[in-house]
Amino acid sequence: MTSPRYHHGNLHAALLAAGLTASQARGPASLQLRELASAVGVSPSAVYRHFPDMAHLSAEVSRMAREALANRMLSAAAAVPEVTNDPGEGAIRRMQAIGRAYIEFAVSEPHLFDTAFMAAGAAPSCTDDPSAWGVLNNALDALVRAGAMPVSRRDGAAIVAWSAVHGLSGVLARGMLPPPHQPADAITTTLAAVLDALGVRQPTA
Amino acid sequence: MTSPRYHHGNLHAALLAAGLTASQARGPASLQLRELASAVGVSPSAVYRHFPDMAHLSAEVSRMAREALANRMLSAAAAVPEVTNDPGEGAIRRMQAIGRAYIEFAVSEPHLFDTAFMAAGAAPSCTDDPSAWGVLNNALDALVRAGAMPVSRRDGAAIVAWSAVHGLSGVLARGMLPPPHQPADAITTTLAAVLDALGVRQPTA
DNA sequence: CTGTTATGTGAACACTGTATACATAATTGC
DNA sequence: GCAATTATGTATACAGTGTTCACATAACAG
Repeated sequence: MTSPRYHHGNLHAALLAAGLTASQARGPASLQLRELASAVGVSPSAVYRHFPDMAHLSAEVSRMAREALANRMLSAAAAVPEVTNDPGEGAIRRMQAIGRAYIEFAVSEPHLFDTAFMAAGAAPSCTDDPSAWGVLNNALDALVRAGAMPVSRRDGAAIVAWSAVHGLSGVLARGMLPPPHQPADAITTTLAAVLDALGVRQPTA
Repeated sequence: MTSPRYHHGNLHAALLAAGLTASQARGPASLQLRELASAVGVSPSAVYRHFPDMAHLSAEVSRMAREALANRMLSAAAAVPEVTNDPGEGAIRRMQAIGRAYIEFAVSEPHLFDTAFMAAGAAPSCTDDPSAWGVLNNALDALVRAGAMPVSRRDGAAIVAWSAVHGLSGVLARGMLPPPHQPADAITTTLAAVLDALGVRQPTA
């Protein structure tokens, strides 16, 4: 039993956790200082012992959402079995897996996706770690290393892949896909188009 | 001279104009009812004679931003001269022009771009007119009609093109492009990749 | 055990969007 | 042309927000 002590213990983490939950449930714009404080059982002003203001708190929540996204991509890539006779095929499948994981994260958790890339998220730069951007670049390097992608295309590859996958994610997350189309089809079509644009010869399976 | 009359004349339009200006300057999240009211020289409650609440007002502003974007695309397409001997080349150049216009709108007016596609924008569906989505689909139809793009690829074409262009726009608008890369290069690379994914044979020029 | 520091509370402040009652102007019917 | 009605504005009040400041409580160091 946690007796109602005067000091919370680790308010910082508790506030972030509550913030992430709320943001996941009702969107990043719904974050409210007083609500988080009372959810954690603390007075509003206590928050200021751990965050300079609300903007910093929600920026931290945003960062956590980006971290969650990156972790989904990592575990999706890790789930792809090694292909012994063809190192290229493994790299290709892993590339597809992280792309699919990215999009499916956006579809299954649209509010978290918004949270990750919201404008108010301080500096949602591509380059902070651990980030989806880093995971993508590693996958691209692996593609080149395995000989599945020409080195000549490596330069702009990350941007092309990111743009397409991130763009589709936003479309699907916000339900902007026009009626006749199916999300699943759009995903496979886009992933195929990306690999095609990168000069990757795709497995027929 | 406009004497300070009791009745404004057309508060509705004035509020929207002020809202668009503010949103363009400082982002959609900065829209404030009281500020808009005083900017137009009217009391806060007067706003409610023309909009049910603030959400509807900013949704209208968001719609105006989408309209501005669509207009940029249209005029960019209109600026492409007709190629008499090759109807396909004209269609291709127009397609490139609207894609470039879309991205350059996002880069030159990042706050307006945010305004256009913000989550709180009521229903920023792709299908409302006049919209960038409609302009894109018309350009794609023209490509097929001119024989520059195989009909077989028409189905998912809009989504692929939209995802890539919209995604890159968001990246550039938020300054998420990693340092070594140049925006101009990213734009041409992405546009080329899109046309390639659509099965369009591009002019070498 | 005492002084210091970290971490909480409570009451206030300025600010927001919104509702209600009232004032003024434009419009309509005779 | 005048009276009633409708449209459009103002003034004031209210609940809610993030934030601040003085103070309370607990943990910790010497």
